[in-house]
Amino acid sequence: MASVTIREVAELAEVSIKTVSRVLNNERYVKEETRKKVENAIHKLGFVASIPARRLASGQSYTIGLIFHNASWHYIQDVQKGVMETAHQYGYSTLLHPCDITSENNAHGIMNLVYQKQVDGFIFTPPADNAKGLILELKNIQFPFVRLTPMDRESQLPYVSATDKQGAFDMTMYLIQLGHTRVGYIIGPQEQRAAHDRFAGYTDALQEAGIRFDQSIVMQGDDHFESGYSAASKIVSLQNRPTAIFCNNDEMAAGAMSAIFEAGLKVPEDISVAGFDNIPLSRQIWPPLTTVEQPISEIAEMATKHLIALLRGEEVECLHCNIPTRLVIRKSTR
Amino acid sequence: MASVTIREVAELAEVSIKTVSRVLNNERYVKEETRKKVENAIHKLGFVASIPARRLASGQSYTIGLIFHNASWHYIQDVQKGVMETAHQYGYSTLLHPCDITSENNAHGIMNLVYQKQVDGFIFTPPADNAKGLILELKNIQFPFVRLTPMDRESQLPYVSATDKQGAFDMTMYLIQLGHTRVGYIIGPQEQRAAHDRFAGYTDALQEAGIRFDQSIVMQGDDHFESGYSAASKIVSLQNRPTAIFCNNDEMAAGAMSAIFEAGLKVPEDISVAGFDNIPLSRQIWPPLTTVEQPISEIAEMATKHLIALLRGEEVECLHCNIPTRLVIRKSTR
DNA sequence: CTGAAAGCGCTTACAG
DNA sequence: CTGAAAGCGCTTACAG
Repeated sequence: MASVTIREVAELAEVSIKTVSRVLNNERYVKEETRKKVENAIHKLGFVASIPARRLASGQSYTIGLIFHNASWHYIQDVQKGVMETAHQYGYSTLLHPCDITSENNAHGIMNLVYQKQVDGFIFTPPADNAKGLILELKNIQFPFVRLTPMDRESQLPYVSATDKQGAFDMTMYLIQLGHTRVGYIIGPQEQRAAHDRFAGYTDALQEAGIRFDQSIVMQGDDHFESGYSAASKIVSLQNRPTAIFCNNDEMAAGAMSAIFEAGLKVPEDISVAGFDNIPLSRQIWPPLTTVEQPISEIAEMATKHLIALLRGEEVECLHCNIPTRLVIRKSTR
Repeated sequence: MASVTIREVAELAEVSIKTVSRVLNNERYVKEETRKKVENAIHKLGFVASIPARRLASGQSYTIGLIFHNASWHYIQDVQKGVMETAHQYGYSTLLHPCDITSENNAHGIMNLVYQKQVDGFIFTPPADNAKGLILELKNIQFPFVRLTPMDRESQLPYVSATDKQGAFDMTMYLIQLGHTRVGYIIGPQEQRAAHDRFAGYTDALQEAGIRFDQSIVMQGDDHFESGYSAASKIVSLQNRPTAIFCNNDEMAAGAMSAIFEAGLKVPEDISVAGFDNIPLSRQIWPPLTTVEQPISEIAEMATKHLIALLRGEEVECLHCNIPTRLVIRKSTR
């Protein structure tokens, strides 16, 4: 366990430790011959640099904190993948930090990561970015962060979103073109920006098609399966029920389908169902779900690149990015 | 950004930095009065200790590496939750390390985490533990690790498993008691210990019930939806098809159900389907899936506690733990 | 292109 | 119960 240090490498290579450090960090201004000597010594001794030492000496953690709400482990999966892969590619680690956004003192835990020097920057997923005070504090001390689909869109702060409104508009139009004139809707949680945007896309499409908005076939959900199930149960039992239901996300759409089946009806024969997100679940239920693809990994990747650029003090192309969505037509609609 | 250090706290409290360190680490032998003075100073200055400094000085990372196969982000979710929560509870961080077990040099990346002093111990999820050379190397240098459901069960090395064989036995018996005499089976990937154990539970149950094992209604799968789908497609088109299909995991069971529906048959009226794991998906398909609950979070929690005990040099109760499974009866069987 | 010195902010090992 | 010294293994800032 007594591991090799930079000092031993320097001795063997007959250079100073600073020169070894230069080679390790790929700095310029090292004579090719010297570099070779050092590399040989490193190889011979099986030297691997200590990350904690580097972190302490440099004052940087080379780590990105990914902040998300406890309750959204599912949504977080693709984000996690996108962030971790991109971060790794640029030599950064990722620190996952699930937290309870409903708790008053979650900001404390997050600020501690800063003061403990565990992270150099943050990525926030919704609705973890709703903590106003926290965001303000980070902004004040100029600590870098990028948010995913944040609620407020103050123009100074960077964020990455999907084209949620357009996506929902497209899907609603698709349903209308299929001949549906009564399209029900299950809304997502109010604290999420995307829920508002998607709903707006739905109402815009109705308007454009000249269809009157009908409040009675619109229900509030919370993005979980159960709420899709119960909302759809109510919609299905309506006197004049819709011929299609569009849900804020795939999980609620799956819940809606279960409710429809339980009521003895068929999808899509009796009612068409559409979702949003294109998570694996949407392919794993029967019939496979028509949905709007939200390229979560891509969003996460973009956000990570943006953050790393900030950390490196590089120029950033777009302060606010909107990644396009696209329709995925499967068998739950007709 | 010029943050407060232990030195400034010591000055304000009029003690040595060592005493501040004692208070920070909750060591005994600090006079109550001194402790108060230090705590006041900490509070007044808003001091937060630097983690990288602590790591370098102590030679410990207080971090657990969670090693899993790239391709199993889904399975990993509950493991991740269990490990992270338990680790956090004991003051440890978690470093996620997805890797490609099929790659020859994945061992290198993992050993680097050790040499870079990024982690104090590992938890391996299957099939990430199949790298024989790596396991041997870790064992040789006595680096602590705990494996989840490992393939080999060398008695020296700690692991945590579920009672996979018993669980599959119970489910098969349940199906037989329901009146099924022809129960098909979709096997899991050969590189997974659990796949072997579960299949053994199935054959044991058949034997105990005096039912002849029929190779023709047993198919090989790989735990993914698609393989469940294609295996079930074949089973369904058999002349003398079974009246029930038991799958190595829930995802394949969902795939099997889709294949059955596509063939114009009904679940459970024409064919009963059962899975294993009890992942969220099992409740989100219709009809909801009868399955065997594998308490993944609990397994992960147990493994983490075990590992931390090793790190602390504490006694460990059970070197090899087997967490019990239980039947979850829903509507996909009758 | 290379190096000597100082320091990052803690803990360890020892002494009292 | 408390402290002075040394050191963890690197990087920074500066000098040449």
